[in-house]
Amino acid sequence: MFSLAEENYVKTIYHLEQERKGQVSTNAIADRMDTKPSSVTDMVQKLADKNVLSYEKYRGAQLTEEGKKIAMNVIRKHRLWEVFLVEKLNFPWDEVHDIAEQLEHIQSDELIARLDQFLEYPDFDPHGDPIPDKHGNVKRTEKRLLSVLKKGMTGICVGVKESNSSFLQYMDAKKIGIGTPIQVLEVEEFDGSMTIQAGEAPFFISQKTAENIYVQVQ
Amino acid sequence: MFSLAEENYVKTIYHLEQERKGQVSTNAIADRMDTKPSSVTDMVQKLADKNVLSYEKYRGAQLTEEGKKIAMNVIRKHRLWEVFLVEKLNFPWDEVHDIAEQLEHIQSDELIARLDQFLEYPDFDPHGDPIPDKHGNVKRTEKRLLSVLKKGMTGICVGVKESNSSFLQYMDAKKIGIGTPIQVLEVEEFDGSMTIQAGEAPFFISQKTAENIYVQVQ
DNA sequence: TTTAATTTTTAGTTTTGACTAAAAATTAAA
DNA sequence: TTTAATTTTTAGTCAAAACTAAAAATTAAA
Repeated sequence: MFSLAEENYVKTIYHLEQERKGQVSTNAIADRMDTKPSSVTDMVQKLADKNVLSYEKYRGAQLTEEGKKIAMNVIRKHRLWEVFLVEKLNFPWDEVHDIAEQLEHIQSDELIARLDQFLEYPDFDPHGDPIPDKHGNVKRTEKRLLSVLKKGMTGICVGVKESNSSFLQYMDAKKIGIGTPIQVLEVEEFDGSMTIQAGEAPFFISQKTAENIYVQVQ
Repeated sequence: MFSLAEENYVKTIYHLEQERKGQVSTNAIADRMDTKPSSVTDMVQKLADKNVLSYEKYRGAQLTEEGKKIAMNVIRKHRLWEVFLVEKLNFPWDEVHDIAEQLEHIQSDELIARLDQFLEYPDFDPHGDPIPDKHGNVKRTEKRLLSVLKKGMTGICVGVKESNSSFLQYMDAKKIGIGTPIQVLEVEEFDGSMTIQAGEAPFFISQKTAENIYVQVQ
């Protein structure tokens, strides 16, 4: 139905709309996609003709309901594949993006339905971002940084912020992964470090570490 | 490295070389790919420039060693994905081809290495075709039809010939899948029907059924 | 508010991979 | 072996999606 290039534009525009609310400028799209503004103008005009977005010259673009549906579907596929790569193929969290970027364009509703079932209907991807269901709805329980939790609170790990490999190795060593419950036992006021329980024995983490872990609180 | 279109040409030419031995004609390629002979000429000339195949005007094309490597790699990916779709996502055998046709073009050696491991290094795809290893070598234990086995012989089911859904349902009901050992207990001379053991109790199958099941004999 | 800087669009090319129509080469038939 | 039929290639177009360079519109600065 839509070409690979078209899907990528729609996805990018969706993400940009979420960040800066409202219309998205040609230059912003070009920057994000590593392409030239003139190429963006062409494509945006084409997508407007297809009623995927509304577009006013010099004013930027905005997805229609139809466009949002397409974007959500691509994002759903991307995040489901990321879960597959991490949970089933044991990829490190930071190596899955480029591969998911390719896999998200595979066309088969049946495939995605079965993949979703195989992965046991995950709500979040390995970076803690919510996975839209097939109607485009997301579980809007917002993730927050572990560092903002108060003493005594418990959160479920839903992802990480920056995923460099040494940090992921640390997470592995501490047996913290997606779905791991983390309880804050103690918080040091002066440096924001904390003692947490995740697994058997409690241990100590720096504020820097706590600021890199996303949790979801019930 | 190579475009989707180029990979598809190389794959098709490889398959045609296996069927009719030797040079492959422009028309044969066009027929198989549902495209025009003139388009094939263009592409074949381009691939010859890239040393993927040798080509002589009016004489047809033939893959170089380099070209064969590319073909084997695409075929390896196609068949591994087919195993994934059937074994892990429970797709019926006859519905996986079109999806694998898309998945075979995903570029990531790491992905394929991990997928191979996840699937426990399968030697055959769900149709009984051998899966090349990463160096392009295949297990050349040729598959044969169950119907050619003599009384007392045992084979491992490696695939089916025609895969229509009612037949696959029959296979499922009888608990015969890839890897299932099948022993021939009795063969009726006059109609080629046989009694086989596959699972617990022995049962009876017609010649037509036996001619649709591929087995591999040790 | 007029000028300068920035952003965006238009016009014209390029590349990839397809197409049609016509020409050339090969193979088959008389 | 000459003609007819078939196959293959060439030449010229087309659409998608990118590009460059130049023009037009918008925004910011003097």
